[in-house]
Amino acid sequence: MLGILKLDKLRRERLPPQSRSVRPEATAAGLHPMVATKLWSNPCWLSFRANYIAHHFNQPLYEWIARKYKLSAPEHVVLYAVGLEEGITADDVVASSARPKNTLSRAVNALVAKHLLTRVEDAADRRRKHLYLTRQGRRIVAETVPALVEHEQAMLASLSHNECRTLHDLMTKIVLSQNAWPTRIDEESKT
Amino acid sequence: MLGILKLDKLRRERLPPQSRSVRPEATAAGLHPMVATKLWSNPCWLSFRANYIAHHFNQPLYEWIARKYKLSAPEHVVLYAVGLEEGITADDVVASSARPKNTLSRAVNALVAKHLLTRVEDAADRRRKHLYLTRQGRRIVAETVPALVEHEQAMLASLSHNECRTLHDLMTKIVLSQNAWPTRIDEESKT
DNA sequence: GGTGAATGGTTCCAGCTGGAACTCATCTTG
DNA sequence: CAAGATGAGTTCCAGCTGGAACCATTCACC
Repeated sequence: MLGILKLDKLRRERLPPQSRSVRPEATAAGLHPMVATKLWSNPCWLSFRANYIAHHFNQPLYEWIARKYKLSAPEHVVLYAVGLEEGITADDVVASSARPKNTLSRAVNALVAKHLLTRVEDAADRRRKHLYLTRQGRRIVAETVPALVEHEQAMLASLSHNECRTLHDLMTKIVLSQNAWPTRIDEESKT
Repeated sequence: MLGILKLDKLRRERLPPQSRSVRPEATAAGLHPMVATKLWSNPCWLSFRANYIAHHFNQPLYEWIARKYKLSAPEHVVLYAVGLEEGITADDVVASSARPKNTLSRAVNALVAKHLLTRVEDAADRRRKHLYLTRQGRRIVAETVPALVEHEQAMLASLSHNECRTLHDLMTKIVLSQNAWPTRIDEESKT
């Protein structure tokens, strides 16, 4: 329970958790009680929501990609990224995704072996290898992206167009403020 | 590139990707170009943002938890959940988190072995085991939660209080609409 | 223009992960 | 109240993951 947390302090911060009582929306939506708790009695409201939304997007997607295209999650990450911008390097994928570079290195190699990607050494810097889709790779991207968009739109169905724009802009603002975040949690809670 | 996507169709949907040109905010923030691409030339704007924010919250957190408390990520998930609501069962954690039940089962066992959690069999239904923090478990929760809150607040620092409330409410709305989402991607893109 | 730091990418390997199958308990239904 | 269905939790194991060390190349700078 929240007794252990200093609620008085939390209350002064951006958006403190509210009362424990379960909201009408919750029971109406047939929500699991623990999800309700994590929504409304959770001092980390943002991270729960971000993780929850991300997970419920990723989970069906990766299951589908694995079943239909025999691609692992990191393989799909790379393919999607190259689909967005051909000629990027593995490092670009690392910087913009949630996977460590060795995992993505393996994924690139697997995609090259499957003839979905080609790798072209940079003339000026022979360490870098630019990635391009093959015809087959392009076909898979063209086939999968609409399904992903559709899935995402389904998750957004309860929001109006204006609400979407607002949400989009606020989340963008957070991502853009990234270099102001601490990249490591140390003993900052020693106040 | 986006040539493969039907942009005309996307344009009619909630919040289409905009022009490829890199925005002033981007270069100002020292943003990695690929992150800019995924922000502004990506038909899946929500999932990218949710994943990105979730990852940049989780990554430092789990590194810290592992380093300082020798707890794995799933172990922390369970501990945090029981900290929010004592007496829940493993199933409650499964429903509200992004991990499969065998992983969480192992985590519960590990926490019991470390004397951070106790397990009490439900009298009415002997399949269910209620979870409670031990004194040590409670100490770790009390110690870690403020650091997590602080980390999350740092990620929110660029937003005003009102913007936080708006973001909070919009993300809540998405989570609440969950039972309307498809839980599986099939051949829905066969239109 | 040589030497040390930094960078892109790969390899190693111990350990974790997660789908599937299993156990035991409870509910449902005739 | 027996039999099948469902549900909570566990176990099995093949395969993936990711931290760390590594290699090759390029950059910094004196």
